[in-house]
Amino acid sequence: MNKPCAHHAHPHRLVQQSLGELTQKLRDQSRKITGPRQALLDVLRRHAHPLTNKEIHAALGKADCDLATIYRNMHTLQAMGLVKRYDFGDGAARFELAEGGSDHHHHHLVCRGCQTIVEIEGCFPAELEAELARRHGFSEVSHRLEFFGLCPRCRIVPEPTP
Amino acid sequence: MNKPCAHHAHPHRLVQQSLGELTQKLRDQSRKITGPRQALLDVLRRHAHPLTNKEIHAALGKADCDLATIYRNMHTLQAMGLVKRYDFGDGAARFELAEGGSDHHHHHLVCRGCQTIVEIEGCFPAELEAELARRHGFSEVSHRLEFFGLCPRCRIVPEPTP
DNA sequence: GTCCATCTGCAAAGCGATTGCAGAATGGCG
DNA sequence: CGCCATTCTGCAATCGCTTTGCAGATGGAC
Repeated sequence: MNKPCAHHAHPHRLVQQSLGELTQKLRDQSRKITGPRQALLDVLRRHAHPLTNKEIHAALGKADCDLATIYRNMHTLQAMGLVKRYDFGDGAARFELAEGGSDHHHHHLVCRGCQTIVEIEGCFPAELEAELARRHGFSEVSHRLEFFGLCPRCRIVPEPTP
Repeated sequence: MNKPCAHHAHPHRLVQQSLGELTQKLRDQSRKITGPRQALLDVLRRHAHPLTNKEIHAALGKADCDLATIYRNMHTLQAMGLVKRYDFGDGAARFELAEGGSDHHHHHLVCRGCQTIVEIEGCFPAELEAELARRHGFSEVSHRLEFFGLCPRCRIVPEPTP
């Protein structure tokens, strides 16, 4: 929840998300390339798993900016398709860089104990969206899927028998 | 979001969730069968889809009780396994009667426009939990799956060509 | 009926998120 | 390069959902 995230260890994972692509998308919508904006995306680029706004704020370090600015920018960047928003049910939204657009669709396996996040490749219910749309008359059907569990380190240690 | 829910039309759907079962479970944990408690479960019994605490509060009518009491009871009843909690990502938790326990596992298809909720029978990712547990060493794996879309009534009407 | 644990109402507060506003920064244009 | 409209930021106030502390009420076992 508010423990320091232990998954910062995949640095420079998204080098291909070039600054060029970013500035291009920003320019296309007459948005400005500001210091905070770059710093936020930089933080996301250095982390392999979704972060809360508070975690992003903490990770900014020297490039510190107001929390409200982070909220506003995350909203904007999400609307632009540059970041993806996840909700793990603990009341705080989490954000992750959207790699290359909507093609890298994935979900997460979250430990109920320590919040460790494992990325799940592949999306199983995707093929069901069409059927649901047809059966219920819905359009633009999407879904949200997250798994929860106890990771090996958080498994409860059995009491020694006396 | 805060529109009056239009799905109150499945009355007495859960007659089998007898008062007996309820009182039994409550007694087992030395909890008390109070007026508010019965009224809350009564409201849930009369509605076919998950309700927010505010909606429950509004539906109480004559049996009105404090919002805090509803929050506390929903927490308790959920811990006892009598109600199920859902999160559709709009910031408000929703609650539904748990019919007979954990056997009636299902998900929802939620309209992005009017919040109409369609219950989806069957659970597709269930079979994947075991594999995820094996592959990543997790135990007690569960998941959360919700679909979103636009229901027929909320589809955007195309502009007439001038 | 008595007594203790549990529960309720009320009010305050916590927390994530949003917003209004004045001043600062950006980027297009001449 | 410098001007200007637009966008952005920081700050503070605010919102909505949820939780909590406390005193008094209620339920249920005896």
